[in-house]
Amino acid sequence: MRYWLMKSEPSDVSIDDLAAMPGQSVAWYGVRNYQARNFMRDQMRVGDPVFFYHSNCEEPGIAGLAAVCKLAYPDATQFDPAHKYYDPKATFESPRWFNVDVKLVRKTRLVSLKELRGHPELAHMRILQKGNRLSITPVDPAEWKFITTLL
DNA sequence: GCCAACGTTGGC
DNA sequence: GCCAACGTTGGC
Repeated sequence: MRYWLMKSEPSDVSIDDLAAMPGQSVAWYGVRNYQARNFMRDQMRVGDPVFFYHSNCEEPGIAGLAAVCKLAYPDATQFDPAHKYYDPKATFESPRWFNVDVKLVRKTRLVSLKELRGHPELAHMRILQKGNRLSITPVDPAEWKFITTLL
């Protein structure tokens, strides 16, 4: 089992939006970065725990706990010419983009980016490194454990 | 295969 | 809105 952190812009899907969805689950479509895709396609398994992270917003940070609830499958939006995530180079025979589904475990208090930066135990977290832009990152088990004690 | 130009991410 | 950092594209 691996631990993950997945970024979502609350203006797109917030933790409250997730809580309001049927089955409290969502397809993590729209990832158009190969490294993030590979994490979903090759490494994520049903049940893997996820930090649901709010990015590009007033107060970025971890907003809840979630879990992978469906193995990766082709991202439907890549085939839809009307969709902003359409990819003309993708075909049904050879899809380029994949996504898992993620379900809510529980909303937590917001552990802000600022707060995360304040803990030396988390100094090596990927999202805290300068220039990091990856929207899906693995979380070290020790870091996962430490953060859950903050919730 | 190099690399300049361009587009995107995301904190601030 | 700014802009640093980084990924992708495409001409050569």
